[in-house]
Amino acid sequence: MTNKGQILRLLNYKNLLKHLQTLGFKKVFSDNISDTLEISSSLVRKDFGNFGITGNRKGGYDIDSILAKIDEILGKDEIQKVIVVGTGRIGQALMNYQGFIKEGIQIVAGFDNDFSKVSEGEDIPILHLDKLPEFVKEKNIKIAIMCVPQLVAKHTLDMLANSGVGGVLNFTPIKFQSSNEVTVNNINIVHELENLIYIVNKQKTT
Amino acid sequence: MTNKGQILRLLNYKNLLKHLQTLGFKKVFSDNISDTLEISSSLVRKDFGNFGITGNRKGGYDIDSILAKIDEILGKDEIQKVIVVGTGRIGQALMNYQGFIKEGIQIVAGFDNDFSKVSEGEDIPILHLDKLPEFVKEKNIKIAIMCVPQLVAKHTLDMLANSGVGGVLNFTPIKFQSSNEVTVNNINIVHELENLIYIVNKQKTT
DNA sequence: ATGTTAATGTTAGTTATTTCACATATTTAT
DNA sequence: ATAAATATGTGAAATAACTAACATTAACAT
Ligand SMILES: NC(=O)c1ccc[n+]([C@@H]2O[C@H](COP(=O)([O-])OP(=O)(O)OC[C@H]3O[C@@H](n4cnc5c(N)ncnc54)[C@H](O)[C@@H]3O)[C@@H](O)[C@H]2O)c1
Ligand SMILES: NC(=O)c1ccc[n+]([C@@H]2O[C@H](COP(=O)([O-])OP(=O)(O)OC[C@H]3O[C@@H](n4cnc5c(N)ncnc54)[C@H](O)[C@@H]3O)[C@@H](O)[C@H]2O)c1
Repeated sequence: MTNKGQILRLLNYKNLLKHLQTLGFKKVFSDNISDTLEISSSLVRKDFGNFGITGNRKGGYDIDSILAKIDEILGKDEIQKVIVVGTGRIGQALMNYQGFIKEGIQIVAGFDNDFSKVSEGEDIPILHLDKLPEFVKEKNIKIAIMCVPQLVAKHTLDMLANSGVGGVLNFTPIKFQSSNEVTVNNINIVHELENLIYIVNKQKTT
Repeated sequence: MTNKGQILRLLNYKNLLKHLQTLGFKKVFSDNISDTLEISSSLVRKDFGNFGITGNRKGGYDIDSILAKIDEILGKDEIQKVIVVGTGRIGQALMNYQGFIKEGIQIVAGFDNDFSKVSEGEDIPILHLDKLPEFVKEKNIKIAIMCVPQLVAKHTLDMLANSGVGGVLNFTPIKFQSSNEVTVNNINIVHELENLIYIVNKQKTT
């Protein structure tokens, strides 16, 4: 019933609705949403139906209650604690990104094997890798963002899984499969670019 | 015939095959590939068929020729010049990333509206935003990576499109639709994380 | 030479995802 | 009250994506 891209779609609904909310709108129709997101209005209604979001046969949907419901579905009642493993260029960019906290995601620490990167006193401390397993267990961390060099990616993933992390957002170019212990979502920026380049070049020749 | 995720799958094949190549393998069977990527072997064969990659009824596929063919499909004969717009945390991480060039992607310049970020002398210069349109036209830039604050994202995208850029990889949280002039691929890291969190939390309760 | 085996290439079938279409409910107008 | 209008909610239909199955072909063994 609930399918692969549906949560990502729900997040898009959320963004749009929050925007409409700031513009002062109180209610919304399925085809307002579908128009801007370029999907069909029936898909919007079906998604809403699947998640128990309900509207009024004429008056459309109440924005406040959709948003409340989406947050409920996503489990936004508690702040999600996340760690960053590998505090190089991209790891640090993510650690310092201000966009997470307003979505209820808190980066609580970074980890690196390079002692020169360690700085325990900071707002968001960078700790040595050795302290990771204990930290994860003690603070009950479930989610990690992995930004280590690809050579150590497999080893790092195993370590995270063994420490009790249940989900890893993987920025290394190696595509990992999810296992029973750990769900891996891969972001391959190079591939995204190559894909884009392909589309653009293709259009040129058509 | 050619469907949405197919190019991304082709890139995954490429990565795997290059790996096998370094291990000394000369040929490969469709189910070697399908096993590690957790898809069916018939999908591999179908993809190959669609792209004119052909094997031998017994001996499988020749790795070198698949790789050559994939590069041909992707148009890897010439280096792709790419610019980065918005050279903040994530923009600079991308600008300095060493992983692009070996895939034939060259970051040729960054652009920012903050004069204190401008540094024209560097290996990869950071130029002021004002110079972007001219630069894009002169150097025939087709692809841009957009890492500006979300407030200026729409304006920046319009400017890129007007300057002649045909494809934008968008890191801002605003989801843009592609138009006739410009193809936009959106990477929303927050959404990827939220999606992962949802999956992990869901599993816990099941 | 002939049979056996092992892989591709391709068609048919299955599953997943999205859209269509319309009955149903609710508001608004008369 | 009744009718008209309008948007939801939902089963059926369509489309897209993937997999199973197998006929075909090439290599190898006997
Ligand atoms: N920078 C980018 O724009 C970019 C883009 C796409 C993918 N990536 C991928 O992200 C990863 C990180 O890239 P980067 O550019 O930030 O590299 P980087 O070299 O700047 O950072 C890597 C960090 O990992 C640390 N590290 C090394 N071994 C470690 C270990 N065993 N455990 C923990 N930390 C360890 C290093 O000390 C360093 O701080 C790479 O796999 C890269 O391919 C980066
Ligand atoms: N940092 C991350 O980890 C991260 C993660 C996900 C998404 N993003 C998104 O990426 C974008 C950039 O994030 P960041 O953390 O690098 O922010 P940042 O503030 O570090 O960098 C933004 C840069 O854009 C420049 N800029 C401002 N206006 C500009 C304009 N009109 N034209 C060109 N440049 C301009 C600024 O001078 C600055 O250098 C944001 O939209 C953010 O939401 C960032």
